[in-house]
Amino acid sequence: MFPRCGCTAEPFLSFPPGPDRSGSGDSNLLSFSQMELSSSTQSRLHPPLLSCDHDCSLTKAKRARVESIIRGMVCTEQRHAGTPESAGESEETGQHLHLRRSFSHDCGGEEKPPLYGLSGPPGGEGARSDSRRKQGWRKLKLMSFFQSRPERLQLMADVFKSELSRAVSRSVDALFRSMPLLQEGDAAPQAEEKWSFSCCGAAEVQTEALSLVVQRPDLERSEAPSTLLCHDSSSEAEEQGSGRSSTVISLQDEEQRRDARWTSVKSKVNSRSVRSPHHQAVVEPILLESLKMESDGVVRSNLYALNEGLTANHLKKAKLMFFYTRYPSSLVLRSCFHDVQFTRCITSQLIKWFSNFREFYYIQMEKFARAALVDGRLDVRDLTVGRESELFRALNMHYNKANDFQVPDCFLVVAEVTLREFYAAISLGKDRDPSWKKAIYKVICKLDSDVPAQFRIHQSV
DNA sequence: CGTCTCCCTG
DNA sequence: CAGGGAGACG
Repeated sequence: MFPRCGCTAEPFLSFPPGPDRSGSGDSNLLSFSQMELSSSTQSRLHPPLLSCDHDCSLTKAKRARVESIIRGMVCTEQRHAGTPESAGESEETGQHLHLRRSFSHDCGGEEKPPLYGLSGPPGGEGARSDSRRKQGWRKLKLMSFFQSRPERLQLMADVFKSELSRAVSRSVDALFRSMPLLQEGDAAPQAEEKWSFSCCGAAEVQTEALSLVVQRPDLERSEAPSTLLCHDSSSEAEEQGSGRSSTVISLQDEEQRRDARWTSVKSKVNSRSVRSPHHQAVVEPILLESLKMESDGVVRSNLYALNEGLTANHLKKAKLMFFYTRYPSSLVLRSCFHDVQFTRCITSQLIKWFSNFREFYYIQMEKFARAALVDGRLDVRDLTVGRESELFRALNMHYNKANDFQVPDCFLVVAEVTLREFYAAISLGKDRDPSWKKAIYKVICKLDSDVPAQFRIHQSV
């Protein structure tokens, strides 16, 4: 059972920590630069790289060749996708990114063992290096195939993509099978997360559960600590300086790259047209890292995954968060949704969600305030918002449709304050001023509570 | 100029 | 809920 809100004892006027929200403009969001991790933090959180496999030096040159070919191909792809007349441009680039990601893991990653590549999970150590060599040559053939027949690229991209997702789901299955404690689990958090699993399809549950389960504990505090190995001498890496290798690109760099891609599509907020329908319908976990770590003689496999897009469950969670915070800061959003890759696109979408939530909220408030005025209620003290009130039912229906969440009392208090503010303003005729609601918004934005820890909990193994 | 919010629309 | 315009802000 999800615990009740603990904020009734504490007056709702307690302001959440963070930026000053009482300013006139009320730009509640922190700039991204404020959230950058320090490089020292990053290096602390980066897991140690593995030492070379025995065949590493032998295959290194080979892999370098493969990679240069791949990069050549990717450039070719980008030129194709970049032409204005190319139909379905955004979808293509998305798939190219996918391809590039899997390739860079499979072939480009130097010391890292390959991600479960196109031919499924690896067997033993020896078998793995052997199959890796074979994969390398298979890809060489594929590359030349692409270069001779670029028109088949799309087809092959589809094939690769489906292979990749099959491999992903196989490894996820294996992960679940290999961790019996996930089923037994910790009873309390599972129950707390009940609402987040109650209304979704099996596939979604699996990927969401994965993100809840497999993230390493130290990821919790860092939010974006994973590294992608990549041959890239971009200026971004150099800018970071402070002893960072130019071949190690942090997740933030990758984030910036995607952001650049996204902004180039010229969209203020997340646009459905930017992402393919496939992206919308299916949760695509991004495999950031797959490596074997040896500790106490036990070799264990670690697999990190983040969701690339927001899901129906994220929406549901956001709605429940609205009971606590109407104006969540970017930091709060990050702390509550760190199973998703935070790009500007994602951030904008979350912000837009809360904007929509507020819109509905204020519309209801105005509606009920006017209704109360028409009813002839003259004293604001007659205006209350209880759990049985019509107003509460309307709000609850919107933000907590399944009614499986205990709405905190602090929300009732805020709702009551809002209703009275609207009532007072309207009865004083302030609504003749086109911006009369702004004063109310300013009051309400100070009534945000802290989001309970349950929303930030990130189950990990 | 980019970002954010509000507002309107579908 | 998302898209997009208008306006405010730093």
